[in-house]
Amino acid sequence: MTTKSVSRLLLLSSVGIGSYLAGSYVERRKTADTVCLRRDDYVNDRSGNLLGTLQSKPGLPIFGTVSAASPIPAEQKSPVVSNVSRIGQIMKYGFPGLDNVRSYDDYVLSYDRRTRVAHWVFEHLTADGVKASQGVDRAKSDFKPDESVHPFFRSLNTDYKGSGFDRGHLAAAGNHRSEQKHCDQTFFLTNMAPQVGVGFNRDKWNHLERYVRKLTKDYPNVYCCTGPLYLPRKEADGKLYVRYQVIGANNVAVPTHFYKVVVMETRDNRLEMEAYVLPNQKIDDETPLTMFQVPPETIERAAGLLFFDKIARSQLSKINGKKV
DNA sequence: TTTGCTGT
Repeated sequence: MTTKSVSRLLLLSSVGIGSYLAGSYVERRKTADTVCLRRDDYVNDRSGNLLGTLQSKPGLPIFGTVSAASPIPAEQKSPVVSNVSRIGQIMKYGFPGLDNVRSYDDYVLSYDRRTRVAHWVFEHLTADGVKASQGVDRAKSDFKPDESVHPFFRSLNTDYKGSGFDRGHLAAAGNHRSEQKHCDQTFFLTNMAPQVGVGFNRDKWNHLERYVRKLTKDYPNVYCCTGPLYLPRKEADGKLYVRYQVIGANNVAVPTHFYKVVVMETRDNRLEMEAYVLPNQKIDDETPLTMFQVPPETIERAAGLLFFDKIARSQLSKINGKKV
């Protein structure tokens, strides 16, 4: 292990993420071998081998509407079609997982009912999209419970109140300023996670969000997936445990870490990827963001998700700034 | 700049 990667592990607050780095990862991505939109009909492993089939379920909000096989009645065509095409654009490179998927006007989310925190949120960013329109203001938006979640599994403002943690956006409000409605929809509590405020949400994590927004100046299309991690840590008996605080009457989980996996399309149609893991704690302002870069596979193993799995690894010209 | 809390 290099000195650099050792120092990175220390920055990750001496957790067990090293165990995910161990072992040789030899799988390589291939482009999905199907061209149909009904991606849920087939279950492939990472080498493209068919593992089995799944039935299309009407309860899946995305696939029920995205499917080419489901014609949309003419009278409701315009709003539905524009929403469906936007979702198709946001999710262009695949779904990281399919648990409780919800689509909003400008981002898509998968909700974890057990932790009351999302598994992942997906955004598609462009220079025009992140530019603030006249009159759009986050001060006009309110944090609100997401009524589409069953009350057993819904987080409330009272869960966060007095907890000492911020209601930290996963899909950042600053990424959705083209319409007030888009900004408002980022304030659903399904899009929040308990984050350390000073030194994290309001500082280094915010810096990462601003950095990702700034990427749209150099890249015409930026795809961003964000979510929590609950990483194992070695305790006094020498064994590894996953330990995290819960807050409020609904036991909302406080993630130990947060990740971002970003794919950028270059003007000449190449693809680059960057992946970050930051501990949910006060981080020294002087620490450069590059210190938090990790191999994307590390996050996939820790989160139980596959990011951008429609992209063949051979299509990526850079990972974390390095040519591959 | 953007982040979101606390107290009135």
